[in-house]
Amino acid sequence: MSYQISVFAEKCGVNKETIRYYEKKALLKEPNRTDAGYRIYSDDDVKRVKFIKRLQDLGFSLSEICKLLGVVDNDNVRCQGMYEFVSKKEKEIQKQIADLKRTESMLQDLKNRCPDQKAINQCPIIEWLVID
Amino acid sequence: MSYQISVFAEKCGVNKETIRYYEKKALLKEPNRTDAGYRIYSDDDVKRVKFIKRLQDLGFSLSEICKLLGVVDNDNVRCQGMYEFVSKKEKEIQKQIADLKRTESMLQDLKNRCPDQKAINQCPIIEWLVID
DNA sequence: CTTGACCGTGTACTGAGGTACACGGTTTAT
DNA sequence: ATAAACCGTGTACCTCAGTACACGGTCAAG
Repeated sequence: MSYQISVFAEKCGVNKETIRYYEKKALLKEPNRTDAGYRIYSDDDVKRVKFIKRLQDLGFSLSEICKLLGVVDNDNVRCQGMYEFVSKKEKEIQKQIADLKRTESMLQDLKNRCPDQKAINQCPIIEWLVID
Repeated sequence: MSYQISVFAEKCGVNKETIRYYEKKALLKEPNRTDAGYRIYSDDDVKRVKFIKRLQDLGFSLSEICKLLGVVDNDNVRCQGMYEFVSKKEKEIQKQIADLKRTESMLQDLKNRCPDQKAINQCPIIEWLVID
């Protein structure tokens, strides 16, 4: 029910330095301490770190997550805020996909220009890339 | 036909510090100098920088571009090398697209869970993210 | 009572792709 | 002749998300 930093970090699936880093970045609140100054964590703290990790996997940066946690912690905002947060990120992801697709088709186009084994100094890919 | 670094950088559309950076990273060869030690560049050098920038836009890192330029400069390799380089990057881009699509559908899924304006402490998105 | 495994703080380092100074020499226009 | 506008080198700094040390205190086992 109550853990020191090493066990806690392991339960969260992260390095213990990462825990301290999150604390410094205000993603985790200052934990209670033992008399010797050792940090103590609870199962709720585990949930919080896992929450952070999930959002990271979904493409949110730590500073975005920090803002979001501010909303969640204040508890005085409607679900709407969360919904908008997710929608905004969804749009960003869609833009990234569109950009990558454009890149992909340019690369395909380059490949099509180079069907055989010409000498490198006549390589049509290079010629195309060099044109202003 | 022959430029000092400021004009050259402007013609290339980059910062002049970037030019010096590329030189240090061996993407640009050491340029000729004036008696006072000022770097002098030609239109061919402009082409080279634009070549680099194109490849960057296509998702190549500077170290990949550096390798590629080694091939191009040596001039003793067949076009095949270039073709493989492009193919490899194409696969990487395709993987990135697939990853982003997965993320996108997770975000969509989250949005679907939160159709109305519940209080934040009951927000189904947050509840879902917190579950282990 | 000492050894090893913890914990604390603070600082430096990673990599990618640059940007920004500081300090000093050169060139050009007035 | 002097000030503005260049150029040179070298070093430090930036973001992001951590990781790695170094140095020292604490705690439990043998």
